[in-house]
Amino acid sequence: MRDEAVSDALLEWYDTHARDMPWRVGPTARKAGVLPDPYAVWMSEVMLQQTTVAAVKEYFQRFTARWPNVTALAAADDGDVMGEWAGLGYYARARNLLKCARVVANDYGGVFPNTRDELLTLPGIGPYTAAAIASIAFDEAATVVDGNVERVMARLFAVETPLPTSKPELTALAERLTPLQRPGCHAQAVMDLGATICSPKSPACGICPVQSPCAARKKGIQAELPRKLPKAAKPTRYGFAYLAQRSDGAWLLERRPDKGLLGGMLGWPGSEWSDAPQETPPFDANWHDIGAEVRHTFTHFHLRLAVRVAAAPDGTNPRTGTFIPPSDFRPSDLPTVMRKAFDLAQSTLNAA
DNA sequence: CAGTCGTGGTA
DNA sequence: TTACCAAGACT
Repeated sequence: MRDEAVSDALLEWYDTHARDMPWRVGPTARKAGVLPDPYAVWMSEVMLQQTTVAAVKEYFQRFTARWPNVTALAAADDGDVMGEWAGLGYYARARNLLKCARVVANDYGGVFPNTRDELLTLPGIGPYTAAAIASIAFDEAATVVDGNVERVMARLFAVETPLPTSKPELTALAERLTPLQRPGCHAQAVMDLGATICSPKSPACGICPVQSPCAARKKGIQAELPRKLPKAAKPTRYGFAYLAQRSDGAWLLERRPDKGLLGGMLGWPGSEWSDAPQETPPFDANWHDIGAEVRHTFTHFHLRLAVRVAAAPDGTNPRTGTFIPPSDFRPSDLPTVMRKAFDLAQSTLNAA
């Protein structure tokens, strides 16, 4: 089957099966000439990096309601943006989101550049996101390559070379299929297909719009593709977290440095996370072991966090962190591992 | 350029 | 319970 026939089949399927998402302009409106707001496309694509549609929806709604355009976001307080992002993960995205908004506001007059190459120069916008914004919001025939596209191409053309070695080949195949007409709809069609029918584990080939030209299906190896090189096992690290509350209700918290794990986020003072961490409380006190530990898994290690609590005497001058009054503290501003520690301490104290 | 960087859902 | 995974970017 010709590439054009495959592209046509994908587009026809998209026109009747496109998933409804808050940031999308549906195929009917798109065919009538409507293009989506670049701000909404950018916001959604950054949030969707390594993140499911289900998880993104509410964050997208809250961000766009609170900051309706890139100029408003550029003027936002850093802590407010980090707090609003809390729980979504990969916090460098939030820092880069704000950086990017300020570049667009200050250097581009609040108007997003409309080419893939220019978008690629902005913070937090890499090859995938630049192509996604250019094709979806600006109708440029840029090729989007994400995990879905890689999987669909690997199967459609039976590429048996494992990732990431096969990435250039899969990219070339995806470029070959990208049409000049409605390239953004095509990109979303392939991603929708990968997210629903051409799924990682048990693809629903029986209802696939491109089942007949699929080379992997002909060979019966679709569920085995794309092959991937094995990944290293995750080590377990240990640490201590110190939760201190003053009699006025203020909690001792610290803003983590911008670089590294949970960068820019609020957290409890704590030890290093290692095989054998040292106890490093933020001030001397009778720290109470709550007798339960937080278990949390990051991308490349497991963490077991022992939680210590103490009442901070009035006038306590901690070695690290700042006391934040209850009126300014929302547990929802915390990244998940820190919120787990808070919840655990609360439930333990309530039970006592 | 291989390692770093979150989280919640799922089999 | 564990392992894998999801619309990647940055260093």
